[in-house]
Amino acid sequence: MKLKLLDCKEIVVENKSGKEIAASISESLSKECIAYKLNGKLYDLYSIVSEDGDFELITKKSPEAKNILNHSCAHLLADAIKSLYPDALFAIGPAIEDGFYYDIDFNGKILREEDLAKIENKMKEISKKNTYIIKKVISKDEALRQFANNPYKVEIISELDDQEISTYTQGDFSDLCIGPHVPSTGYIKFFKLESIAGAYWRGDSKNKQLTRIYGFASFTKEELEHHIAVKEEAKKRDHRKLGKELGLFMLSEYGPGFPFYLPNGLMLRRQIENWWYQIHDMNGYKIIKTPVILSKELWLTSGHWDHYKDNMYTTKIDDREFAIKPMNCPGSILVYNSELHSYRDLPLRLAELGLVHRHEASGALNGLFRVRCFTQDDAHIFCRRDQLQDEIVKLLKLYDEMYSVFGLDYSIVLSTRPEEGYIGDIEIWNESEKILADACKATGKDFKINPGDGAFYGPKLDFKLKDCMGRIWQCGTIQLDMNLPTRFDCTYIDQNGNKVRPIMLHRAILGSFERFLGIIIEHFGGAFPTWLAPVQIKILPVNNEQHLEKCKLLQQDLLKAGFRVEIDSSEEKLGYRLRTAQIKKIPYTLVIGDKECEFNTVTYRKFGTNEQINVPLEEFKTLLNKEIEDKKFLVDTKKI
RNA sequence: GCCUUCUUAGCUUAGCUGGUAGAGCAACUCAUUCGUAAUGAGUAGGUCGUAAGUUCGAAUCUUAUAGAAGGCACCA
Repeated sequence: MKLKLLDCKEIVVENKSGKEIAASISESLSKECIAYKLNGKLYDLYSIVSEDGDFELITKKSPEAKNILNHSCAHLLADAIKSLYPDALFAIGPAIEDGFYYDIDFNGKILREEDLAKIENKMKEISKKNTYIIKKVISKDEALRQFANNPYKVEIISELDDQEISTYTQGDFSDLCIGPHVPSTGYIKFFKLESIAGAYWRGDSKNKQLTRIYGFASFTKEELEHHIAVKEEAKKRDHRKLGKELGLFMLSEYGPGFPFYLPNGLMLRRQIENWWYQIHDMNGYKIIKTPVILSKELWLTSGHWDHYKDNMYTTKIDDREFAIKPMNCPGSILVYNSELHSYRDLPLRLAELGLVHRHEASGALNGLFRVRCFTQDDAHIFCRRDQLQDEIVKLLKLYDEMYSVFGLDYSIVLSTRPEEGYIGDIEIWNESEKILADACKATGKDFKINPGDGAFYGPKLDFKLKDCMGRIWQCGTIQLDMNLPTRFDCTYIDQNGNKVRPIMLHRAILGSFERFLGIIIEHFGGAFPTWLAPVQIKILPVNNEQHLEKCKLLQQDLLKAGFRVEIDSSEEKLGYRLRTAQIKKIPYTLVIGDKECEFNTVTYRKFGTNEQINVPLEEFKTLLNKEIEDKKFLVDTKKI
């Protein structure tokens, strides 16, 4: 066999495994290897190289290595469970982005978190034995026979082609698997079983619910410890915890999914709203507000009554049926249709901070990330066909501008036409999808494609942000709508005096204030930039008797200058009051004593630093104004 | 909605196999007036999410119910 190595050297081998090739290069390299890649496909280290091509050894440091290890660890888990719970039936156990899981049917036996330690110990035992993990290619019939008592595997096997079926065996344990795996169980040394959850077989809620065990494996002890530490750290910046500690919002059992804004949280939200209105004024949007309750007929016309009724709250007024809006679009369309439009008026951008209510499943609720009432930063753009491309490019730039103010990373997903149940012509779909893709390319934005995941009424771009646990939440969206303009007979008058149907775009940038606030609370770990901080300045008199009066004057002065200022005049030592201000993550703490009173200066300490800086009052105001104007970050968000 | 777990003072939490609850922080009082991450002493505060049951006796066991957490499904 002729193999081309990564460094472009060519070698010729005869009947050699990856391990032997690695050993022929160097002994230490062969110890580091766990698999190899040939022409882009991964193979077990001990399998014989069977064709010419590009050859690459996968070491513990290769990007592919983590996945292989975690997948092998899933097998190790199954092996341990097989010996502890012989009746358990294994469904699927893949590696995932951050670890692995295995879905198991325990046949009515309930597994508890405390059982995980026992399983982990068994896994360690098997790991110590360092048994080989051996692949065997078998026929479909053979596989069906071997796994006959496991309906899950049988279902999987019956969907596979004859050539692609193989098993992996370690000791007494065999599992259906395509591989590859690490060569032996001894490679899996550092791992942790993390949690137990329910999960439906094949992800379908009609199917039986299996027990899912999540875990994480790594090649080094350090990496495993780091992984655990990161999770611990993430818990500290959970927005639900910070929301309570910083007095931002609350949830009550009297209104599950209906958040209450506390003074600090509403102050934070107001800052973002003000900024949002400014940006939209500057970008040619017309801002409106539409009613929260609208009649059933409207929702019948829009189609929401048929498609979305189960998620809508309804009410009666004078015996007439009404619904609380789950979306702002119909209201916005009524505004559009309330007057005649010329082609010269387009694009018409109607924006609204719209309060919507949706009945979300109780199990879906999650802090501010998933709620039953929220305010979308919505806009509906009515434009001509020839304006669409330009409009979307404009939008992408606006999204980027707004996210970058917070230093947020985001990813874009393009969802395309569903297989069935869609409306509109295929050509229009194709063209719209191309326009969305081209707009991303034109602005230099990477995007993934999610085929068939578009709404029935049009393709869309979704903007996804991550929370502190690495979970991904959709925030922004740009959706083309080929449905509503028709249903509501929206038109404009073109150059020739004809009525023409406009193109309608739905868009939300932050998505909802609730979810977005949740994201930035975690992103900043509660240490908000000065422009957002609910309280920007805390004034501490050194001595209440001598300095409190001066502090009150100073507070008045700063309040008049537009800053958000509080005084801590409690009878506590300065150190204690300073600590309190730091815990509340207040950007600036001013200490006012004799020196400051005499010379009209302030001594400030910025959050996250322990420097004391003394400046004239006016200079402090200038500095702060500049920081607010620039929307500067208080501290490096990664470090919190 | 489904699976598992959890629910003790404002907050964080102890309470093993059932014998009517312990603490830290916060609050309040008093003393201390002390210039950059916790001054000291004391007071008050809970019947253990809610409802029913088992028991001589339940925070602790059973059932129902509400809410929450981690997932799954859902997010048109």
